[in-house]
Amino acid sequence: MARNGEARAKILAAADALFAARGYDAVSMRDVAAEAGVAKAAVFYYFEGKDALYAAVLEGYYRAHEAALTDALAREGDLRDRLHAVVDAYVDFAADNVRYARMVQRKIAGGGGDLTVVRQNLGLLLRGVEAALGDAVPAHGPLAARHFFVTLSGAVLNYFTYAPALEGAWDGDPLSPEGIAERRAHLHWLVDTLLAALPSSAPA
Amino acid sequence: MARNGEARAKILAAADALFAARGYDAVSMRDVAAEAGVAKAAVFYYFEGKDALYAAVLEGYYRAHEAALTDALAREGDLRDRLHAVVDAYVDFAADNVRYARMVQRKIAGGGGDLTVVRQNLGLLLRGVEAALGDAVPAHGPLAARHFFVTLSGAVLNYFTYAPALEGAWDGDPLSPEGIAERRAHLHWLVDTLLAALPSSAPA
DNA sequence: GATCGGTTTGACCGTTCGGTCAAGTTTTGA
DNA sequence: TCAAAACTTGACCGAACGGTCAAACCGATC
Repeated sequence: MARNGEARAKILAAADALFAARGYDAVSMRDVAAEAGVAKAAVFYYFEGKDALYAAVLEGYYRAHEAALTDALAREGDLRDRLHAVVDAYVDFAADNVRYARMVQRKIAGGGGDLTVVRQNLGLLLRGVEAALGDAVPAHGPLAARHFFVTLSGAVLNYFTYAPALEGAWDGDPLSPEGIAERRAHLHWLVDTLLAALPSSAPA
Repeated sequence: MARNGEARAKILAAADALFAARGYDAVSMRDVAAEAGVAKAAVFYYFEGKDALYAAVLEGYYRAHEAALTDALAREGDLRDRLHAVVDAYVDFAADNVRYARMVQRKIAGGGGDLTVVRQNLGLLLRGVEAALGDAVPAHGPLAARHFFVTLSGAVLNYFTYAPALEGAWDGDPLSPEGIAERRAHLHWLVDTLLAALPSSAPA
């Protein structure tokens, strides 16, 4: 091998697939090495240990996610346009990286481990939504931006994490292009409905 | 010991606390035994194995959850009242059993393991919401009951699972009585807003 | 063709895991 | 009172884990 970072890339891809499919504990370094077609010691040559390997996989997702979101947040336009762009970026990213939603939810619900990296990513999103909503929304109370943030991000992410558990209840695969398109339409309707109901836009 | 199911109950309580705090893999049968103040072999005397122990813990939560929900679903009243009752029951249950939200999310996002028990519980909820919404909502498309179900249950559950990751972003503890009350108000506002926007109730 | 640094490997280590088992203790019921 | 049933235990097992290491490999450079 030795050419370029070929071995490293193969290890990272294998770890990505395995961690996303089975979770952290159910994947052994032997599994990763076998999936990558490499000796187990090679995995330790490129990564300090199992934690570092998992962090590297997650880090890649976070960078891609951040890029997708900052693009959407930087958009010009009115509130509705910007929120739609954020939701679209979120859905696109989750759809292109179905593993990501699962890994994030697992990290949050997992209990152990430091949540600082998750906290940073959530913080970025929250501040984005807060900035986008601006003074269309009260600073405190049940209609504060924070609550819309939790509600919206839950509405996006949960669809993807719940998908495998919703099998029988859906007609067709929830993760098919048609299913995702329908979900996207639901989310757009949701954003429009919530915006229309906000006190400050009531007179319009 | 030997009196009643005392040992069994202590093991179950210990497993509950440990699984909820650390997750499945990070808890060993030795940990459970130590926490319960019992020999490791005793754990295997009462439960077939680690999977069975985890299933027993989850089962208890599911039964309690089911009871809370069927009560709410059986309520008389108009659509709004019934949906508020369901949301309240969901929030109450999640607040009283903070561990539960984490365990369910972990089970769903965990990848491995059979999701049949989760699927059954989700199915119960989904059918409840579908029945409650009745023909206030189209049978297919982005406004179908399924989507509201995912959106609403995500809005409820995610608040509790995200709580530890939202620390800095919230003022005060999101899981304090005040925080939960504020979230409940948000959810009620959400239900009312969505209902008001539904096509069939537009004329009203 | 010798050598040198980055790469790859198989063999190995100590630890911890889920699970078993035979022996001991306590409770029960006739 | 005593034997059977229910319970509890410490010692033990094989397997799998994360991680280490010295040796071998391999493509450059001189």
